[in-house]
Amino acid sequence: MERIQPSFFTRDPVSCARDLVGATLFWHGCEGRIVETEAYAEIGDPACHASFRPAARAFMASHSAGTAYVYLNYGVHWLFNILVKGPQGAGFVLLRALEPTCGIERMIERRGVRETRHLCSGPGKLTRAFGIEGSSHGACFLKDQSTGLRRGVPGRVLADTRIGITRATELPWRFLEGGSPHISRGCRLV
DNA sequence: GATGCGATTCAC
DNA sequence: TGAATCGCATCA
Repeated sequence: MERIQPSFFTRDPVSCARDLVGATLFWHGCEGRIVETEAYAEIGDPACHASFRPAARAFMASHSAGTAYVYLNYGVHWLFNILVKGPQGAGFVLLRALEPTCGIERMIERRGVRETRHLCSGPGKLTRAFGIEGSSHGACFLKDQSTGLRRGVPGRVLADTRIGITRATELPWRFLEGGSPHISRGCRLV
Protein backbone atom coordinates (compact mmCIF):
# COMPACT_ATOMS: atom_id res chain seq x y z
CA MET A 1 0.00 0.00 0.00
CA GLU A 2 1.16 3.50 -0.72
CA ARG A 3 2.35 5.94 1.88
CA ILE A 4 0.04 8.62 3.15
CA GLN A 5 1.32 12.09 2.27
CA PRO A 6 1.01 15.29 4.31
CA SER A 7 -1.65 16.46 1.84
CA PHE A 8 -3.93 13.80 3.35
CA PHE A 9 -4.23 16.10 6.36
CA THR A 10 -5.35 19.19 4.47
CA ARG A 11 -9.01 18.25 4.82
CA ASP A 12 -11.25 18.69 7.83
CA PRO A 13 -10.22 16.82 11.01
CA VAL A 14 -13.33 14.66 11.19
CA SER A 15 -12.86 13.28 7.68
CA CYS A 16 -9.18 12.67 8.36
CA ALA A 17 -9.92 10.80 11.57
CA ARG A 18 -12.55 8.60 9.97
CA ASP A 19 -10.46 7.83 6.89
CA LEU A 20 -7.42 6.95 8.98
CA VAL A 21 -9.11 3.83 10.36
CA GLY A 22 -7.56 0.88 8.56
CA ALA A 23 -4.30 2.68 7.79
CA THR A 24 -1.01 1.44 9.22
CA LEU A 25 1.37 3.36 11.45
CA PHE A 26 4.99 2.28 11.16
CA TRP A 27 7.60 3.55 13.57
CA HIS A 28 11.19 2.34 13.69
CA GLY A 29 10.35 -1.31 13.22
CA CYS A 30 6.99 -1.44 14.95
CA GLU A 31 3.80 -1.46 12.93
CA GLY A 32 0.13 -1.37 13.79
CA ARG A 33 -3.18 -1.05 12.02
CA ILE A 34 -5.20 1.93 13.20
CA VAL A 35 -8.51 0.76 14.65
CA GLU A 36 -9.54 3.81 16.70
CA THR A 37 -9.14 7.57 16.28
CA GLU A 38 -10.64 10.80 17.51
CA ALA A 39 -11.03 14.17 15.81
CA TYR A 40 -10.49 17.54 17.47
CA ALA A 41 -11.39 20.75 15.66
CA GLU A 42 -9.76 24.12 16.08
CA ILE A 43 -13.07 25.95 15.67
CA GLY A 44 -16.24 25.17 17.60
CA ASP A 45 -14.77 22.35 19.65
CA PRO A 46 -14.18 23.26 23.32
CA ALA A 47 -12.38 19.94 23.87
CA CYS A 48 -9.63 20.79 21.39
CA HIS A 49 -6.39 22.09 22.87
CA ALA A 50 -6.64 24.98 20.45
CA SER A 51 -9.66 26.17 22.42
CA PHE A 52 -7.89 26.59 25.75
CA ARG A 53 -4.16 26.34 25.16
CA PRO A 54 -2.40 29.22 23.42
CA ALA A 55 0.61 26.95 23.00
CA ALA A 56 -1.48 24.61 20.85
CA ARG A 57 -2.60 27.49 18.66
CA ALA A 58 0.99 28.62 18.28
CA PHE A 59 1.95 25.07 17.30
CA MET A 60 -0.73 24.97 14.65
CA ALA A 61 0.40 28.30 13.25
CA SER A 62 4.06 27.30 13.03
CA HIS A 63 3.71 23.76 11.68
CA SER A 64 2.31 22.24 8.52
CA ALA A 65 -0.30 19.54 7.95
CA GLY A 66 0.79 16.04 8.88
CA THR A 67 3.28 16.91 11.61
CA ALA A 68 3.18 15.09 14.93
CA TYR A 69 1.62 16.78 17.93
CA VAL A 70 2.76 14.84 20.99
CA TYR A 71 1.97 15.86 24.53
CA LEU A 72 2.13 14.46 28.04
CA ASN A 73 -1.23 13.74 29.58
CA TYR A 74 -1.79 13.59 33.33
CA GLY A 75 1.97 13.89 33.67
CA VAL A 76 2.16 10.22 32.81
CA HIS A 77 1.24 9.27 29.26
CA TRP A 78 2.37 10.57 25.88
CA LEU A 79 -0.49 11.03 23.42
CA PHE A 80 0.12 11.03 19.68
CA ASN A 81 -1.78 13.37 17.40
CA ILE A 82 -1.44 14.45 13.80
CA LEU A 83 -1.91 18.07 12.82
CA VAL A 84 -4.72 18.73 10.38
CA LYS A 85 -4.51 22.01 8.54
CA GLY A 86 -6.34 22.94 5.40
CA PRO A 87 -8.86 25.28 3.79
CA GLN A 88 -11.75 23.30 5.27
CA GLY A 89 -10.52 23.63 8.82
CA ALA A 90 -7.75 22.72 11.19
CA GLY A 91 -7.40 20.48 14.21
CA PHE A 92 -5.91 17.21 15.31
CA VAL A 93 -6.41 13.48 14.90
CA LEU A 94 -5.65 11.49 18.04
CA LEU A 95 -4.53 7.91 17.53
CA ARG A 96 -6.33 5.90 20.22
CA ALA A 97 -5.75 2.25 19.41
CA LEU A 98 -3.80 0.02 17.05
CA GLU A 99 -3.84 -3.61 16.06
CA PRO A 100 -0.18 -4.66 16.41
CA THR A 101 1.21 -6.24 13.23
CA CYS A 102 5.01 -5.99 13.37
CA GLY A 103 7.57 -5.65 16.16
CA ILE A 104 5.26 -7.29 18.65
CA GLU A 105 8.08 -8.69 20.80
CA ARG A 106 9.48 -5.18 21.14
CA MET A 107 6.08 -3.91 22.19
CA ILE A 108 5.78 -6.64 24.78
CA GLU A 109 9.14 -5.61 26.21
CA ARG A 110 8.16 -1.96 26.43
CA ARG A 111 4.70 -2.60 27.83
CA GLY A 112 5.33 -5.53 30.12
CA VAL A 113 2.16 -7.16 28.82
CA ARG A 114 1.96 -10.24 26.63
CA GLU A 115 -1.56 -10.24 25.23
CA THR A 116 -1.59 -8.62 21.79
CA ARG A 117 -5.02 -7.14 22.38
CA HIS A 118 -3.74 -5.13 25.33
CA LEU A 119 -0.53 -3.81 23.79
CA CYS A 120 -1.96 -0.80 21.95
CA SER A 121 -5.60 -0.61 23.12
CA GLY A 122 -5.41 2.99 24.32
CA PRO A 123 -3.73 6.27 23.37
CA GLY A 124 -1.18 6.05 26.18
CA LYS A 125 -0.56 2.36 25.62
CA LEU A 126 0.28 2.66 21.94
CA THR A 127 2.86 5.40 22.44
CA ARG A 128 4.51 3.32 25.15
CA ALA A 129 4.49 0.22 22.95
CA PHE A 130 5.96 2.11 19.99
CA GLY A 131 8.47 4.09 22.03
CA ILE A 132 6.94 7.42 21.04
CA GLU A 133 7.81 10.32 23.36
CA GLY A 134 7.85 14.08 23.50
CA SER A 135 11.01 14.22 21.42
CA SER A 136 8.81 13.56 18.40
CA HIS A 137 6.65 16.59 19.06
CA GLY A 138 6.65 18.68 15.89
CA ALA A 139 8.29 15.97 13.79
CA CYS A 140 7.45 15.62 10.10
CA PHE A 141 7.10 11.89 10.67
CA LEU A 142 5.31 11.26 7.36
CA LYS A 143 8.44 12.20 5.43
CA ASP A 144 10.87 10.17 7.52
CA GLN A 145 12.05 6.89 6.03
CA SER A 146 11.50 4.84 9.18
CA THR A 147 8.23 6.42 10.33
CA GLY A 148 4.96 7.19 8.64
CA LEU A 149 1.56 5.95 7.57
CA ARG A 150 0.41 3.58 4.84
CA ARG A 151 -3.03 3.32 3.38
CA GLY A 152 -5.07 0.26 4.24
CA VAL A 153 -8.45 -1.31 3.86
CA PRO A 154 -10.79 -0.57 6.75
CA GLY A 155 -13.52 -2.83 7.99
CA ARG A 156 -16.83 -1.36 9.06
CA VAL A 157 -16.12 2.08 10.55
CA LEU A 158 -18.36 3.14 13.44
CA ALA A 159 -18.76 6.61 14.96
CA ASP A 160 -19.08 7.15 18.69
CA THR A 161 -18.67 9.89 21.27
CA ARG A 162 -15.16 10.77 22.38
CA ILE A 163 -13.67 9.31 25.54
CA GLY A 164 -12.20 10.88 28.65
CA ILE A 165 -13.06 14.49 27.88
CA THR A 166 -15.19 16.88 29.89
CA ARG A 167 -16.27 19.32 27.17
CA ALA A 168 -18.25 18.76 23.99
CA THR A 169 -18.89 15.17 25.03
CA GLU A 170 -21.84 14.89 22.67
CA LEU A 171 -19.89 15.10 19.43
CA PRO A 172 -19.63 11.69 17.68
CA TRP A 173 -16.04 12.19 16.66
CA ARG A 174 -14.51 8.91 17.78
CA PHE A 175 -14.08 6.43 14.96
CA LEU A 176 -13.44 2.76 15.40
CA GLU A 177 -13.42 -0.45 13.47
CA GLY A 178 -16.51 -2.44 14.38
CA GLY A 179 -15.79 -5.74 16.07
CA SER A 180 -12.08 -5.12 16.53
CA PRO A 181 -10.72 -6.66 19.76
CA HIS A 182 -7.96 -4.04 19.80
CA ILE A 183 -10.02 -0.90 20.53
CA SER A 184 -9.86 0.85 23.90
CA ARG A 185 -13.59 0.69 24.56
CA GLY A 186 -16.66 -0.56 22.81
CA CYS A 187 -19.19 1.57 21.01
CA ARG A 188 -21.90 3.33 23.02
CA LEU A 189 -23.93 4.66 20.12
CA VAL A 190 -26.07 2.50 17.89
C1' DG B 1 5.07 31.82 42.91
C1' DA B 2 0.81 28.97 43.91
C1' DT B 3 -2.92 26.47 42.31
C1' DG B 4 -5.77 23.49 39.53
C1' DC B 5 -6.75 20.63 35.84
C1' DG B 6 -6.34 17.06 32.29
C1' DA B 7 -7.74 13.62 25.05
C1' DT B 8 -4.87 7.88 30.94
C1' DT B 9 -3.59 3.76 33.00
C1' DC B 10 -3.04 0.57 36.58
C1' DA B 11 -3.22 -1.18 41.18
C1' DC B 12 -5.87 -1.49 45.35
C1' DT C 1 -11.81 4.51 43.60
C1' DG C 2 -7.58 6.85 43.77
C1' DA C 3 -2.65 7.64 42.84
C1' DA C 4 0.98 8.81 39.71
C1' DT C 5 3.07 13.17 37.97
C1' DC C 6 3.88 17.37 34.87
C1' DG C 7 3.06 20.97 31.31
C1' DC C 8 0.35 24.70 30.84
C1' DA C 9 -2.93 28.36 31.95
C1' DT C 10 -4.57 31.44 35.28
C1' DC C 11 -4.39 34.33 39.13
C1' DA C 12 -2.15 36.68 43.05
